[in-house]
Amino acid sequence: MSGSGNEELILDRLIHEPGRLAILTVLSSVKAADFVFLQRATRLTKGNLSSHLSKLEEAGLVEIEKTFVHKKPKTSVTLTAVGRERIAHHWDQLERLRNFSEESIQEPVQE
Amino acid sequence: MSGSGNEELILDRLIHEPGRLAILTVLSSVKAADFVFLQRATRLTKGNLSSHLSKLEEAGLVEIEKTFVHKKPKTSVTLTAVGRERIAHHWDQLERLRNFSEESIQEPVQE
DNA sequence: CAAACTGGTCTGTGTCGCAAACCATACGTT
DNA sequence: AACGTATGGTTTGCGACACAGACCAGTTTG
Repeated sequence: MSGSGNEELILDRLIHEPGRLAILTVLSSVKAADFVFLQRATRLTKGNLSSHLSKLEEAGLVEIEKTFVHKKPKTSVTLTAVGRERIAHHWDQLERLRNFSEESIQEPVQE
Repeated sequence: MSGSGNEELILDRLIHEPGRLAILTVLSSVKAADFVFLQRATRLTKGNLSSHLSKLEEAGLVEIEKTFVHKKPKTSVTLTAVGRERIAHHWDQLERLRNFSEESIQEPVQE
Protein backbone atom coordinates (compact mmCIF):
# COMPACT_ATOMS: atom_id res chain seq x y z
CA MET A 1 0.00 0.00 0.00
CA SER A 2 3.01 2.18 -0.18
CA GLY A 3 2.15 3.93 3.04
CA SER A 4 5.45 5.70 3.05
CA GLY A 5 8.26 6.04 0.61
CA ASN A 6 10.79 6.93 3.21
CA GLU A 7 12.22 3.53 4.02
CA GLU A 8 15.09 4.14 1.68
CA LEU A 9 15.64 7.73 2.54
CA ILE A 10 19.06 7.25 3.95
CA LEU A 11 21.56 10.01 3.60
CA ASP A 12 25.00 8.57 3.23
CA ARG A 13 27.17 10.34 5.75
CA LEU A 14 30.27 9.82 3.69
CA ILE A 15 28.79 12.00 1.01
CA HIS A 16 26.56 14.20 3.09
CA GLU A 17 29.41 15.69 5.07
CA PRO A 18 29.58 19.35 4.00
CA GLY A 19 33.22 19.30 2.98
CA ARG A 20 32.88 16.21 0.88
CA LEU A 21 29.56 17.24 -0.56
CA ALA A 22 31.29 20.37 -1.73
CA ILE A 23 34.24 18.49 -3.14
CA LEU A 24 32.09 16.02 -4.98
CA THR A 25 29.75 18.64 -6.29
CA VAL A 26 32.59 20.72 -7.60
CA LEU A 27 34.18 17.68 -9.14
CA SER A 28 30.98 16.61 -10.78
CA SER A 29 31.06 19.72 -12.85
CA VAL A 30 34.68 20.08 -13.77
CA LYS A 31 35.72 16.50 -14.38
CA ALA A 32 39.21 17.10 -13.06
CA ALA A 33 40.66 19.45 -10.52
CA ASP A 34 43.94 19.88 -8.75
CA PHE A 35 44.48 20.23 -5.05
CA VAL A 36 44.87 23.96 -4.95
CA PHE A 37 41.84 24.57 -7.06
CA LEU A 38 39.75 22.37 -4.85
CA GLN A 39 41.02 24.10 -1.79
CA ARG A 40 40.01 27.47 -3.14
CA ALA A 41 36.67 26.25 -4.36
CA THR A 42 35.70 24.52 -1.18
CA ARG A 43 37.31 26.86 1.34
CA LEU A 44 38.73 23.89 3.16
CA THR A 45 42.09 23.93 4.86
CA LYS A 46 44.81 21.81 3.33
CA GLY A 47 44.74 19.25 6.08
CA ASN A 48 41.05 18.95 5.90
CA LEU A 49 40.91 18.68 2.16
CA SER A 50 43.66 16.11 2.19
CA SER A 51 41.91 13.82 4.61
CA HIS A 52 38.58 14.16 2.87
CA LEU A 53 40.18 13.26 -0.41
CA SER A 54 41.78 10.22 1.15
CA LYS A 55 38.46 9.11 2.46
CA LEU A 56 36.77 9.60 -0.86
CA GLU A 57 39.51 7.71 -2.56
CA GLU A 58 39.27 4.79 -0.16
CA ALA A 59 35.57 4.68 -0.86
CA GLY A 60 36.28 4.60 -4.57
CA LEU A 61 34.44 7.80 -5.30
CA VAL A 62 37.39 9.72 -6.62
CA GLU A 63 40.64 8.91 -8.28
CA ILE A 64 43.75 10.70 -7.23
CA GLU A 65 46.67 11.03 -9.53
CA LYS A 66 49.93 12.46 -8.32
CA THR A 67 52.40 13.78 -10.77
CA PHE A 68 55.11 16.36 -10.94
CA VAL A 69 54.66 19.43 -13.02
CA HIS A 70 57.52 21.89 -13.24
CA LYS A 71 59.18 19.87 -10.50
CA LYS A 72 56.35 20.51 -8.18
CA PRO A 73 53.92 17.95 -6.91
CA LYS A 74 50.54 18.11 -8.45
CA THR A 75 47.55 16.19 -7.24
CA SER A 76 44.81 15.77 -9.74
CA VAL A 77 41.43 14.52 -8.66
CA THR A 78 38.70 13.05 -10.78
CA LEU A 79 35.36 11.55 -10.00
CA THR A 80 35.02 7.85 -10.70
CA ALA A 81 31.96 6.49 -12.41
CA VAL A 82 30.76 5.26 -9.06
CA GLY A 83 31.41 8.63 -7.51
CA ARG A 84 29.49 10.39 -10.20
CA GLU A 85 26.59 8.10 -9.70
CA ARG A 86 26.65 8.38 -5.92
CA ILE A 87 26.70 12.15 -5.80
CA ALA A 88 23.86 12.34 -8.28
CA HIS A 89 21.93 9.85 -6.23
CA HIS A 90 22.59 11.85 -3.11
CA TRP A 91 21.11 14.97 -4.62
CA ASP A 92 18.13 12.88 -5.56
CA GLN A 93 17.76 11.71 -2.00
CA LEU A 94 17.93 15.25 -0.76
CA GLU A 95 15.26 16.32 -3.15
CA ARG A 96 13.17 13.41 -2.10
CA LEU A 97 13.55 14.41 1.51
CA ARG A 98 12.57 17.92 0.71
CA ASN A 99 9.44 16.74 -1.02
CA PHE A 100 8.80 14.04 1.48
CA SER A 101 6.61 16.45 3.37
CA GLU A 102 3.66 16.22 1.03
CA GLU A 103 3.91 12.54 0.22
CA SER A 104 3.48 10.67 3.41
CA ILE A 105 1.95 12.74 6.07
CA GLN A 106 -0.58 10.62 7.83
CA GLU A 107 -1.04 11.69 11.40
CA PRO A 108 0.64 14.91 12.41
CA VAL A 109 -1.05 15.45 15.74
CA GLN A 110 -4.30 13.69 16.13
CA GLU A 111 -6.19 15.08 19.10
CA MET B 1 35.92 41.07 -6.72
CA SER B 2 32.95 38.92 -7.45
CA GLY B 3 35.10 36.10 -8.67
CA SER B 4 33.11 33.58 -6.75
CA GLY B 5 29.86 33.60 -4.92
CA ASN B 6 30.87 30.86 -2.57
CA GLU B 7 32.17 32.88 0.34
CA GLU B 8 28.93 32.45 2.16
CA LEU B 9 28.26 28.91 1.21
CA ILE B 10 28.46 27.53 4.67
CA LEU B 11 26.34 24.56 5.56
CA ASP B 12 25.30 24.77 9.15
CA ARG B 13 26.15 21.46 10.72
CA LEU B 14 23.44 21.77 13.29
CA ILE B 15 20.89 21.67 10.54
CA HIS B 16 22.75 19.64 7.97
CA GLU B 17 22.96 16.58 10.16
CA PRO B 18 20.73 13.97 8.48
CA GLY B 19 18.59 13.26 11.49
CA ARG B 20 17.91 16.89 12.22
CA LEU B 21 17.47 17.79 8.58
CA ALA B 22 14.78 15.14 8.48
CA ILE B 23 13.13 16.36 11.66
CA LEU B 24 13.12 19.96 10.55
CA THR B 25 11.90 19.15 7.09
CA VAL B 26 9.06 17.07 8.41
CA LEU B 27 8.17 19.77 10.90
CA SER B 28 8.22 22.44 8.28
CA SER B 29 5.33 20.77 6.58
CA VAL B 30 3.13 19.71 9.43
CA LYS B 31 3.43 22.60 11.83
CA ALA B 32 3.16 20.34 14.86
CA ALA B 33 4.10 16.76 15.51
CA ASP B 34 4.37 14.52 18.50
CA PHE B 35 7.30 12.38 19.46
CA VAL B 36 5.98 9.11 18.15
CA PHE B 37 4.99 10.57 14.85
CA LEU B 38 8.39 12.09 14.41
CA GLN B 39 10.05 8.85 15.28
CA ARG B 40 8.07 7.00 12.64
CA ALA B 41 8.59 9.69 10.05
CA THR B 42 12.31 10.01 10.53
CA ARG B 43 13.14 6.39 11.35
CA LEU B 44 15.25 7.55 14.25
CA THR B 45 15.54 5.64 17.47
CA LYS B 46 13.96 7.18 20.52
CA GLY B 47 17.23 8.11 22.14
CA ASN B 48 18.47 9.62 19.00
CA LEU B 49 15.36 11.59 18.33
CA SER B 50 15.31 12.79 21.90
CA SER B 51 18.81 14.16 21.84
CA HIS B 52 18.35 15.77 18.45
CA LEU B 53 15.24 17.48 19.68
CA SER B 54 17.07 18.76 22.74
CA LYS B 55 19.73 20.20 20.55
CA LEU B 56 17.24 21.85 18.27
CA GLU B 57 15.43 23.26 21.23
CA GLU B 58 18.61 24.67 22.76
CA ALA B 59 19.32 26.32 19.47
CA GLY B 60 15.87 27.82 19.46
CA LEU B 61 14.80 26.13 16.27
CA VAL B 62 11.95 24.16 17.74
CA GLU B 63 9.64 24.49 20.66
CA ILE B 64 8.86 21.50 22.78
CA GLU B 65 5.74 21.24 24.78
CA LYS B 66 5.20 18.43 27.20
CA THR B 67 1.74 17.57 28.36
CA PHE B 68 -0.17 14.56 29.50
CA VAL B 69 -2.87 13.11 27.37
CA HIS B 70 -4.83 10.18 28.71
CA LYS B 71 -2.36 10.13 31.56
CA LYS B 72 0.47 9.50 29.16
CA PRO B 73 3.24 11.91 28.42
CA LYS B 74 2.98 13.61 25.12
CA THR B 75 5.70 15.67 23.60
CA SER B 76 4.60 18.07 20.95
CA VAL B 77 7.14 19.75 18.75
CA THR B 78 6.74 22.83 16.64
CA LEU B 79 9.09 24.83 14.52
CA THR B 80 9.85 28.31 15.77
CA ALA B 81 9.88 31.24 13.39
CA VAL B 82 13.65 31.14 13.49
CA GLY B 83 13.64 27.43 12.83
CA ARG B 84 11.35 27.83 9.89
CA GLU B 85 13.58 30.45 8.45
CA ARG B 86 16.77 28.51 9.06
CA ILE B 87 15.60 25.31 7.44
CA ALA B 88 14.36 27.21 4.42
CA HIS B 89 17.67 28.99 4.21
CA HIS B 90 19.49 25.71 4.44
CA TRP B 91 17.65 24.29 1.49
CA ASP B 92 18.57 27.44 -0.35
CA GLN B 93 22.21 26.94 0.49
CA LEU B 94 22.05 23.38 -0.73
CA GLU B 95 20.52 24.44 -3.98
CA ARG B 96 23.15 27.09 -4.31
CA LEU B 97 25.86 24.52 -3.77
CA ARG B 98 24.32 22.29 -6.35
CA ASN B 99 24.30 25.09 -8.88
CA PHE B 100 27.61 26.41 -7.74
CA SER B 101 29.22 24.27 -10.37
CA GLU B 102 28.30 26.42 -13.31
CA GLU B 103 28.74 29.79 -11.66
CA SER B 104 32.28 30.04 -10.60
CA ILE B 105 34.45 27.66 -12.45
CA GLN B 106 37.60 29.42 -13.42
CA GLU B 107 40.52 27.06 -13.65
CA PRO B 108 39.71 23.38 -13.47
CA VAL B 109 43.01 22.00 -14.60
CA GLN B 110 45.10 24.27 -16.67
CA GLU B 111 47.83 22.33 -18.33
C1' DC C 1 73.75 27.95 3.09
C1' DA C 2 69.79 29.91 4.89
C1' DA C 3 65.38 31.58 4.61
C1' DA C 4 60.85 31.32 2.55
C1' DC C 5 57.38 29.37 -0.46
C1' DT C 6 54.64 25.58 -2.41
C1' DG C 7 52.13 21.42 -1.96
C1' DG C 8 50.83 18.32 0.75
C1' DT C 9 50.50 14.61 4.91
C1' DC C 10 50.19 13.40 9.83
C1' DT C 11 48.70 13.98 14.57
C1' DG C 12 45.98 15.51 18.81
C1' DT C 13 41.87 16.71 20.42
C1' DG C 14 37.25 17.99 21.24
C1' DT C 15 32.68 17.12 19.39
C1' DC C 16 29.00 14.40 18.36
C1' DG C 17 25.91 10.80 16.68
C1' DC C 18 24.46 6.37 17.95
C1' DA C 19 22.10 2.70 20.33
C1' DA C 20 21.60 0.41 24.49
C1' DA C 21 20.49 0.90 29.24
C1' DC C 22 17.63 2.99 32.15
C1' DC C 23 13.45 5.42 34.26
C1' DA C 24 8.48 6.50 35.10
C1' DT C 25 3.82 5.62 34.63
C1' DA C 26 -0.15 2.91 33.21
C1' DC C 27 -2.54 -1.22 32.30
C1' DG C 28 -3.71 -6.19 32.35
C1' DT C 29 -3.53 -10.65 34.72
C1' DT C 30 -3.56 -13.80 38.52
C1' DA D 1 -0.91 -6.70 45.90
C1' DA D 2 2.52 -8.42 43.05
C1' DC D 3 4.12 -9.28 38.37
C1' DG D 4 4.79 -8.68 33.76
C1' DT D 5 4.42 -5.75 29.68
C1' DA D 6 3.62 -1.54 26.93
C1' DT D 7 4.26 3.30 26.21
C1' DG D 8 7.01 7.43 26.11
C1' DG D 9 10.69 9.12 26.70
C1' DT D 10 15.98 10.54 28.96
C1' DT D 11 20.70 9.56 30.13
C1' DT D 12 25.09 7.34 29.42
C1' DG D 13 29.36 5.24 27.20
C1' DC D 14 31.78 4.87 23.46
C1' DG D 15 33.67 4.79 18.99
C1' DA D 16 34.11 7.64 14.90
C1' DC D 17 35.51 11.64 12.82
C1' DA D 18 36.11 16.59 11.34
C1' DC D 19 39.14 20.17 12.19
C1' DA D 20 43.30 22.86 12.21
C1' DG D 21 47.91 23.20 13.32
C1' DA D 22 52.44 20.89 13.31
C1' DC D 23 55.21 18.79 10.38
C1' DC D 24 57.83 17.38 6.06
C1' DA D 25 59.90 17.33 1.35
C1' DG D 26 61.40 19.67 -2.49
C1' DT D 27 62.39 24.35 -4.87
C1' DT D 28 63.42 28.83 -5.58
C1' DT D 29 65.46 33.22 -4.03
C1' DG D 30 69.09 36.10 -1.81
